[in-house]
Amino acid sequence: MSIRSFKRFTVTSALPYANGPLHIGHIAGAYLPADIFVRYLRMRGKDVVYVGGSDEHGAAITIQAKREGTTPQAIIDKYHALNKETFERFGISFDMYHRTSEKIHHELSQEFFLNLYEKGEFTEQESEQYYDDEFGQFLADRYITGTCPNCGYDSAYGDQCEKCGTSLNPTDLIHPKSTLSGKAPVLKKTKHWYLPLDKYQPWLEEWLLEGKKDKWKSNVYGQCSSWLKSGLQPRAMTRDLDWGVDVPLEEAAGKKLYVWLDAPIGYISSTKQWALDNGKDWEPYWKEQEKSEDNSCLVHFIGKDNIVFHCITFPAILHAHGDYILPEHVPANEFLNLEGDKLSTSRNWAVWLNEYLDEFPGKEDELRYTLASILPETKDSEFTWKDYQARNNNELLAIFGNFINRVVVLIHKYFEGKVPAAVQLESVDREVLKALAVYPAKIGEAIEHFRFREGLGEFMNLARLGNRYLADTEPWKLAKTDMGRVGTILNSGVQIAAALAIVSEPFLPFTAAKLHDLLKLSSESWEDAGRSDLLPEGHQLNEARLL
RNA sequence: UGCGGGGUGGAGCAGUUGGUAGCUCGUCGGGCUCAUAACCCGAAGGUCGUCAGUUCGAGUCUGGCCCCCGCUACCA
Repeated sequence: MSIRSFKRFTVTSALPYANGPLHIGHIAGAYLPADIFVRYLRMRGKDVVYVGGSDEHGAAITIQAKREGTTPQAIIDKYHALNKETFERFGISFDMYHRTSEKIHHELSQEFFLNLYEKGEFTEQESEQYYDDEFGQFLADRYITGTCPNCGYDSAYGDQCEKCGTSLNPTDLIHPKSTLSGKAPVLKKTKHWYLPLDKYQPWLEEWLLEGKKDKWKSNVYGQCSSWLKSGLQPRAMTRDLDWGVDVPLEEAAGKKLYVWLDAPIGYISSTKQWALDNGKDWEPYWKEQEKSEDNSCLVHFIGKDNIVFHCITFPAILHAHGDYILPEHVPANEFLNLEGDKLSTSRNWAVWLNEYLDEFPGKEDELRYTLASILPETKDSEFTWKDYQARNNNELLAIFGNFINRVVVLIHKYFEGKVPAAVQLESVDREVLKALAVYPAKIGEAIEHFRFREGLGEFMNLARLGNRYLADTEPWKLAKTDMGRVGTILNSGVQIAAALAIVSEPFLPFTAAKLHDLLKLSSESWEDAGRSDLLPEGHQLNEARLL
């Protein structure tokens, strides 16, 4: 099924934790590709809503608050505001950037939980888990260290010993210790509600293994089939935490919903908020319609670490609920490394987006271009400053920017900035216009298949086509003898520039706006790109200036 | 330990259903001078992680091994 057959799109980007700033890895993983995709869809006239927001729940937030000596609320307020603003400054065009601490989200999450609870979907299970008295909370496996019973290594984690590789349970550890307080944890009984993923296994095998076989990227499909092959286990949907969405049951007082239950629901609550603010109806974007061809196309942009939640857990929840559509595509990316080393928040090894925007004002598209050309679509990729510089100087400026400048300068020089007439087309002209006409479709095709690097490459090839055309025809030589011919060539040349103004928008929105202004081009419709009469004879251009 | 993704000229990447490797950048040489020391043309440079196998023929299928990244963790 082609993207084109859908008339409505619901596009999401992973909700970043509101416990720190955004770095280029986040952007390359889940935000830039999504932004390119939705900008393209909008230009194609599609009905699309692009939602995201801050994930403000989970132990990450409370621990960060304790570290900074402040409250969870202060942490999420600080980073939500910072990240929301950073996305805006970078041109990530969310229709709604919401937050999971809002009431509308708590209510919807509880509604989901109760819906499944009342259907009897959950299984209940009581168990003993380690509890840190000083911090007053139960401890996730990774928060407990101790001596490995297998090899005697004294810093083994509660789930695995990194020295000998043995899988462990926290209770296997000799001399267990909480990583929070450093003290010995105590065992305490607790009850939780489990989503029986094993029960949905047959359905998942049909929907995913059979239904998505040749549609999803191999990294995504492979990961999912691996999970399904090894057999799914029930997964607890509640946690013993003091920060999050309350479990809406009396007997669960003090317990919260598991963050991976409420976080994806954040996409839906974000859409609800957007609809409220804009006088729209949110349901067609999420719910099954009477006719399946009226369903929205749901696309989740994420990084590879989130594959299992978006492809298995969340679809299982949506399926169990019954009223909702399922993800059509989950184009997960791999990871981006920096200068040969993996990004690390704790080691402060990253390019922080807000700092980049502060230090390089007006250079949003330079970073967008570089990241778009190295998106980790099939495997981990590498960002280096040397590469950033080379791509900007040798590709973006030299090939694209320079071509635009050449055309505009020549038209001002010979025709006072007015688009000259195409007097008589010769075969070179016809060939170049023919080639021009197919580029928008090629670029669009790549974007629709989530091959953003390829789309960007084709965009640059269009600029190359323009440069080659000028080099072949040499209008600056003909200016001495045949001004009619010069006019014809520059007319074709400026049509290429106009097409570039349109097709650059998903990748380089800031540059595209400047280019529209330079050419006094009003159209932002993808269908107009590639026309050979987009800028008519006599159309006045603005003064040449560098993009 | 198991599983998933990846390992292609200096760098970054493509390589459909198997038939002797393509692209961008960089390098070298040439052309042009309208243009942001930019543009255009051409050349050199890989035998496709590794070992073995299937086949008339494998980067492309099978098996073993090595390396990198990841796997219901507070990281896209």
